[in-house]
Amino acid sequence: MSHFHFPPQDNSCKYPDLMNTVPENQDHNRRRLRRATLAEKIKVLDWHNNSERKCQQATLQYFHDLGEFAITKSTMNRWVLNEKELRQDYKNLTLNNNKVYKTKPKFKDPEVNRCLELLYDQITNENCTITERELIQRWSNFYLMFYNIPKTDFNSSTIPTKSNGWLHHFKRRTAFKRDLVKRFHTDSELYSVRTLEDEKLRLKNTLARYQLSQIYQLDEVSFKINPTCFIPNHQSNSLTIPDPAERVTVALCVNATGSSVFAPLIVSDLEPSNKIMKSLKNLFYSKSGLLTTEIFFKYLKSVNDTIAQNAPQEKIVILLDDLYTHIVPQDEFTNIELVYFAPSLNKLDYYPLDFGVIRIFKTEVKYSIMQIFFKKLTIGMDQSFSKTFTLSKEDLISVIMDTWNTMKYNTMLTSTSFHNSQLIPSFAVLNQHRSMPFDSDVSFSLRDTNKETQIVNMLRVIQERNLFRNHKGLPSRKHSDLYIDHFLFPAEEKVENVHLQDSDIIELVRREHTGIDPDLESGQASSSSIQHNISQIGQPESAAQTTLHPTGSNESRYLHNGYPQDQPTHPTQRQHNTNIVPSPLTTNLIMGELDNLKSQRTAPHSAMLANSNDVSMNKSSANGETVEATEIGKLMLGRLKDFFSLPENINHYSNSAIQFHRFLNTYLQESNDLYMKSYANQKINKQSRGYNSSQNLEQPSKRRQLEGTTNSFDQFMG
DNA sequence: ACCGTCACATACACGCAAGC
DNA sequence: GCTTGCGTGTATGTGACGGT
Repeated sequence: MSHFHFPPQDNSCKYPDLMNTVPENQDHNRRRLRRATLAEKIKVLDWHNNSERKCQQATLQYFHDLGEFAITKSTMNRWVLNEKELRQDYKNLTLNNNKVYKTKPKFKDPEVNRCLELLYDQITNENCTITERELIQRWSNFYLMFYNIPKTDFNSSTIPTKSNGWLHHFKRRTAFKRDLVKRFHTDSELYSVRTLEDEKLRLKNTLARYQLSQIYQLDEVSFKINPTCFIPNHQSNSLTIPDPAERVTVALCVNATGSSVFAPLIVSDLEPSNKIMKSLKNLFYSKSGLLTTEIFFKYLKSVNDTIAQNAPQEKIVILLDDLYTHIVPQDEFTNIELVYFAPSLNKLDYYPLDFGVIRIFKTEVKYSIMQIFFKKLTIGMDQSFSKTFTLSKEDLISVIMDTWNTMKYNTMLTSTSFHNSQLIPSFAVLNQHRSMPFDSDVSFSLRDTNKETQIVNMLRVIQERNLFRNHKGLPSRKHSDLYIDHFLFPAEEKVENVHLQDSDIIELVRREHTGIDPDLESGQASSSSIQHNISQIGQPESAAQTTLHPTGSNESRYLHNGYPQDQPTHPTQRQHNTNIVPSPLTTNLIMGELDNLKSQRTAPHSAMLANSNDVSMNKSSANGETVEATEIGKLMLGRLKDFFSLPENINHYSNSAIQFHRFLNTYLQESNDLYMKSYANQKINKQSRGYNSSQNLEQPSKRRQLEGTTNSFDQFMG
């Protein structure tokens, strides 16, 4: 009966919120406020969770008094009860609808609709146009393709027709992004740049307003979990683009002094499975594995909010290339300005990060990856090749995080990269590092020849054992530079604008729609601590965490650098620990393995060196440590082999045998590292311009000392 | 060819009030 | 102070139509 309290004219007003001129305190003439958008509901929930009392009435009162949207006791209670679901929906908001989204849309053919969205997105990104008739035609095409309807059944009755009205709404739904991209493409200043000189001038003028520490560049790289040089592309899918499900994409964002850095954006199709992963606010999950505009926007927003929280006055500028996903609305950025490189120049070599940061980052990560592969090669005897040379995404992400956590203290690397790009006032850098003997050599970019040599050596070992399944990825190893370049920067790992074929769109949408949202558990923890966690992104970690690990042993590293130590079940650890289980097969393999190890030890590194004719190694020229390691290795192996040559011993002590086996593998790995280090150190002395990052990663005090004199700088640069 | 409006359909979410 | 059943309002997809 009470429903008739409202006079009919209330209902006739479709948008009561537009009539706010009516005073609200007149009860008899009260207008209903508009419904809350999903974003507003989330705002209420956040406020509620962060409030002292967590009293629904109090929260209700607060937002009721604001009078921005309708809210009642029962409504709000339902929001609280459905919090997980609401937050799940909130994650799926796009830039197009996040301002208006209220009710979950129910499309007739959601998948086909999504296909058309992707297509339309791409068309606007590529600055093309499409007529409405064509759009409707494409909808039908997608419909046929998605449901695998053969063209022979091509009668109009099987395909639902789409009307003009439908199209109008479709275009309105996608209007926000379209206008955004259009604005980018009509930026006359950006597109009028013709020469590199113009561009440098333009950027210098723009950047002049900022201090060095406020100038950032962001750029993406990716890593394939199964490098094609080891495993030929199986092409189980029909994608014409690099498969996003097989890679992890990383966006580095650093400033010109290297002083303040943000955790890199990491995207993959690996769903966060534990609390740690969920708490990392720079780690993003996308069902297709692709970096989306939304993810990129969220990342930048969190960077912005971090600055706004810690230093409200600080304004920074971020340099970006013309990757489609970089085009985001900027009106919400209070502390960030985005500046794009001129797309018309087609990526000439002048981006600061390309002068060393990217290369060294890739080198470090690939080095760790190779170590994992090596470990799997020696330990995982019963694994297939494709398994051996495929990383889990957890491992890869861990490696990326660890690498970053080490590299971010290398301010020298970053500042030098920026300096060499010549986009910033050079005197400022020279003032900071007065000892730098730089000339105007533009093409000079930094690299870690030490690590690169080690990688090449490891690749050679693999090549000699004929483990390369696919030689396409790597050129002749005689051209050492090409060799390493192809390994570090294979085409499949480039992050660039791609053109999706219709079949790609279908495939991606299929992937997006498989599985029915399994993520309805344990959203509680992350929700209540969102505010807290966001602040973690930009927090420079304390120097105490710079612990460097001399060995390549990865297990030890996971315990440091960003992962809380009270979390015993990191996926990586779990995997490595269960790697060796006592089984008859493993036990039987031990004898053979011991032989293997011994042959490598007694003829030290012959396998590693067989083809490195440029440097001849012998024991006397190696440093003492290496010789010692080799001798100890020989000694131990001899004893062990004797001991385990008796069958009853191996049966009786099978567990111990496995332990020994494991220990020896670690030992082998570490002495390999030692060896490679001494090998590379010798080599590096011959190089006129190398970059020895291992020295640079010393304690800060030592670095300062190095910077003090010109002589030590030469030594520092190799 | 493009753009906008309208009527209609529908499912979800709102507000009330009673119940816990 | 929080939850729930019920009747209905609201948001929004859809397609027809008409104007420019």
